[in-house]
Amino acid sequence: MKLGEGVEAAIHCAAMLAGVEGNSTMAASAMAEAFGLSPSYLLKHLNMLSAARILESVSGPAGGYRLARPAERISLLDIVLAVEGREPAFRCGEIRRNGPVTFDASAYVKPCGINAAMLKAERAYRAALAEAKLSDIVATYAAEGDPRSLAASCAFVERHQRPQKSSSTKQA
Amino acid sequence: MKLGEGVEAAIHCAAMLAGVEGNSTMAASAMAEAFGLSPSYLLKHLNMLSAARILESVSGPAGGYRLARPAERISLLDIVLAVEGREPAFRCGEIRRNGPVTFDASAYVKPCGINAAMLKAERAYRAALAEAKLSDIVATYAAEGDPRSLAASCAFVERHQRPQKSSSTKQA
DNA sequence: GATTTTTTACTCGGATAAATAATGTCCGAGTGGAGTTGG
DNA sequence: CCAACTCCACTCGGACATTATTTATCCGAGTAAAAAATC
Repeated sequence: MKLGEGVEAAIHCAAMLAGVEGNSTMAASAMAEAFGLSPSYLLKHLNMLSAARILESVSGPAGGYRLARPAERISLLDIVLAVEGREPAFRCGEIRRNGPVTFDASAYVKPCGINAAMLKAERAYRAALAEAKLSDIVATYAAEGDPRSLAASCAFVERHQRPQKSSSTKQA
Repeated sequence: MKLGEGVEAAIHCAAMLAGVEGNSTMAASAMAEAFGLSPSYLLKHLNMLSAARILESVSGPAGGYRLARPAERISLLDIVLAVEGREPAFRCGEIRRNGPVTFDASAYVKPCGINAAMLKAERAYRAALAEAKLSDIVATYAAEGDPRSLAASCAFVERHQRPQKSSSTKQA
C-alpha cells in the first residue's frame, strides 16, 4: 500500500502543462527544474503519460510535452493508472486452493469473497480519483493558492513554454 | 499502487481464526499448511496482527493464535493497516517548494491541492474497507461458498484448534 | 539576394546500474505437558 | 499410589540472506532550426 514517488511528479507536471497556451509545449528539463527533480528520471514518468495518451511529445530543439486533451477531460485516475499500472492493487493469489486437500475447479466458480471486498473498496478509490479532474486542481490552486506562488508559477510557464508552428498558434 | 502479498494471507488467516470456538487457538503452522504458505514467513505477518491488537498469541506446545475481539469488530481496514502500515499511500513530498525560486513558509500554509485530492480518495478507500467486517466475510463464505470447500474448512478448523485451559472453555 | 544543402544543437526514448523494499529462511527465548523419580 | 521434579518437544519472536521492485543515470535515435555554401 504505497504509491510510487513518480505519481506526485506526474500530477504536478500535468497541472503545470495545463497552464500552457494553445499547442505550445514545455521541455521536461524545465519541469524538472521547477520541482527540483532529476531530469532523466522525470522523463520516464512523462513517457508513461505519453504512452497512455495523456500527454503528447514533440521532438526537436523546440520540442517538449503538452496535454493531449483538455484538462477537463483528464482525471487524476488517468494519471495514477498510467504511472502505477492498470492492474488492481490487491491481487488475489487464490491461496484458498493451495491447501492440502484440493477440489476440482467446480468448487471455485464463485469468486473469493475477500477478493470481492478488496476490489469493491478499490472501485471506491478509483471512483473518487476519476471525479477529480485536472482542471479542478488548477482552479483550486488559482483560487486558494498563495498569490506569490501563483504569480511565480504563471511567470515560469510563460517563460518556458515554446510555441509550435505546425498548427495555428491562435495568436492574433 | 500495489499491496503486499501478505495482506491476502493475513485476511484468510483471520477469517479462519474466526471459526475457532471460545478461546481456543490455532498454530501458525496449521494455517500455513491450509493455504500452502511458508510457515516462517506467515509468522511475520501474524506477528504484525498481534502487535496491532487484532490477534492474540499464546506460546507453548498447545499455543497458537486467536482473535483478540469478536469478528464483528474487526474490519478489513484494521488488517490492511496492520500489515501494510498506517501511513497513507500517497506521500506528498512538497515538491512544489523545490523550485529555483523559494518563498518563506507563509506561502505554503495552504495544503497542497493535489495532496488533498489524493487523500480524499484514500479516505473513500479506507471507509469502504472499514465497512467490511470480518464477520461479513465469513457469513458470505458460509452462505455462498461451495459446500464441499466449506465442509473441508470447518473440518480443518475442528481438527487443528487447541482448547486453552486458563479461562473457562465454556464446554459443559 | 534567394535557395538548397549541410551542420548542429536540442529534444525525447529506451537500455543500463545502484538503492531500496519486499520476500523468504533460519535460529533462539519461552512455555506447557509428559515422563520420571522419590516419597 | 501420589506428588514433585526434570526434561523435552512445541510454540512464537526477532535477526539474517535472497530476490524483486523502484529509483536514478547514461547514451543513442530523431528532428527542427540555424548556419553555410551555391546559384
